[in-house]
Amino acid sequence: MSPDFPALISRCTHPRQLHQIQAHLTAAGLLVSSVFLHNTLIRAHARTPFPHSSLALYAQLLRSGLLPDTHTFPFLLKACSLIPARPQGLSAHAHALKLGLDSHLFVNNALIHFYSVVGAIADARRLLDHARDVDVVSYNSMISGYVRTGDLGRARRLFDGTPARNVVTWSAMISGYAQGGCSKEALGLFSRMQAEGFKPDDTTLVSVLAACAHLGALEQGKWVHGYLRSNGIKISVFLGTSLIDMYAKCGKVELGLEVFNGMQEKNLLAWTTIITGLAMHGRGLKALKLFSEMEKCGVVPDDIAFIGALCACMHAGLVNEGCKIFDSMSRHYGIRPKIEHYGCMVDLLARNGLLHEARHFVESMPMEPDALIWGALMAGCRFHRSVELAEHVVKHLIQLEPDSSGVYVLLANIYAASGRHDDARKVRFLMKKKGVQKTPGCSLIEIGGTVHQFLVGDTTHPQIKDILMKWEEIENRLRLEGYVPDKKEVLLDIDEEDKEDALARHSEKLAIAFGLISTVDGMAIRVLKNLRVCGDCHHVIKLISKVYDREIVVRDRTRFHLFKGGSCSCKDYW
DNA sequence: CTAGGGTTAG
Repeated sequence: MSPDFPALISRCTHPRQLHQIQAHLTAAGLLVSSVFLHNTLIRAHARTPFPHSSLALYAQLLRSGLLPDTHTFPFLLKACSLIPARPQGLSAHAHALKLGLDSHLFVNNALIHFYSVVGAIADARRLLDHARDVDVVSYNSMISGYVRTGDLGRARRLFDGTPARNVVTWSAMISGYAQGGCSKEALGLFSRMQAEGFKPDDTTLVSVLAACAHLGALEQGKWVHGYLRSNGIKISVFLGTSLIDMYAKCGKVELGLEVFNGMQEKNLLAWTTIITGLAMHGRGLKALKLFSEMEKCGVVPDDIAFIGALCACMHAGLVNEGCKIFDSMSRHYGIRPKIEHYGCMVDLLARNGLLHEARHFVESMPMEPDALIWGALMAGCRFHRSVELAEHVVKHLIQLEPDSSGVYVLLANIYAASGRHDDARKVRFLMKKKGVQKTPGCSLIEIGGTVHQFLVGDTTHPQIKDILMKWEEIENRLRLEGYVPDKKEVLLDIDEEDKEDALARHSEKLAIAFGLISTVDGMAIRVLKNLRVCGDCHHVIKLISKVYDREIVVRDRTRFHLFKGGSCSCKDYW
């Protein structure tokens, strides 16, 4: 009795085992005459991390004088898409055409997928439009092709025109929005999907969680977690990682830790996500503890995991630990630090007041420092009010990024903060002359499952009158506590008399005022901001947390601030 | 058989 080779092959996930079976089949003379066995092997190899063997088997099939059939091409093209191998895919197409197999539904679908992966999106579209036969898979391949190229408009138009959508269609479009940063659209589409009676699966929910993480939409994220539980969906490494990231980015890193501890299988990505999450919350020591636990478990960190560990040191001011980790990267793991790692170190040193060391670090780097490196040094200058070094850094920055607003804003702020108003005015003039635009501050707040957005100085919110009235009340109560607005960090492109007003309309203040009128006493307020929190806002929020007895969580561009009883979890270090 | 998924300093 010979074993059931096709079944054996299908169960195989390791390329080595596959090659063993293949050698056995060849020796027994079974492979040379069977298209079916070739197809089975091509499919199996296309599922391994080394799909190149599929191409070799296809070549062997042709050499044996066998004719590929409608089962051969989908697997082969899948391998070509994965590698990706453009010339081999094109020649496969030509061959299928010659054999008259290209109009077969599955072959054509695989071709659509292949062309969209190798960037020939117009060719893929032609195959869809001129197909003899299409099904929902054809549309799905094409939609994800548009998503891959970032063309969400075309993806959406095709999505709207897809006659019989299935869960994959919805997931593809939702993940497109989530990846493209259109998280509100992703969540909107997700609720429409359910309204139309489709049940999301784990893949859909991974994208939904990513959108929640991006928006800081904790209520919806929690809903997804509950959905997983009540529907008995197994928390895979993918889902677990998404949940951890969602909780961390929504200010609940503790819940993320619970998910992490409950995961049976933990891969590098899961570890990296929880370590980075803890780092964002300033929980540097816990993050480093997990990092060494990970090493003990035999999980080998990669360059990104090291970014997480270095971030942990950065956000918690752990200079010595950071230096040790940076050192162990190349010493113990043979990972050559990239410019990103140097950036972390510069930030770590500079922000802790070691400006000379940071500068020395930059000057002795093995690669040319980029704008991000100089930017990290610049942030340190701002923090420690070192005008001289800042001026030196700015020269490099302006050379590298003449159109970026960040440089000018930082410089103007440093001048203003150290009382050099003439210099600050010069920078303002330079900015106007060059037409540099400042990124507007933007804050998000989720109330009752709806995400509200505020821009700096925004008056478009339907309840803006109530919000401004509330802000006036807040300011009066804070003044009784001795609060004086700190105008130092207000950019000087605003007319003098408007300064205080502009400060009062920083987006996070509008969002918090709205939060106070839209939630009950004692409920935590959570806000998400696109830029760094300014010094005045940080001070004000600390006072609000005390005067109104509220916990306020602000997610900044880089980290979290948990305000409680008049102080912040970042210990004023950010 | 063919289509959809998670981490990254400033």
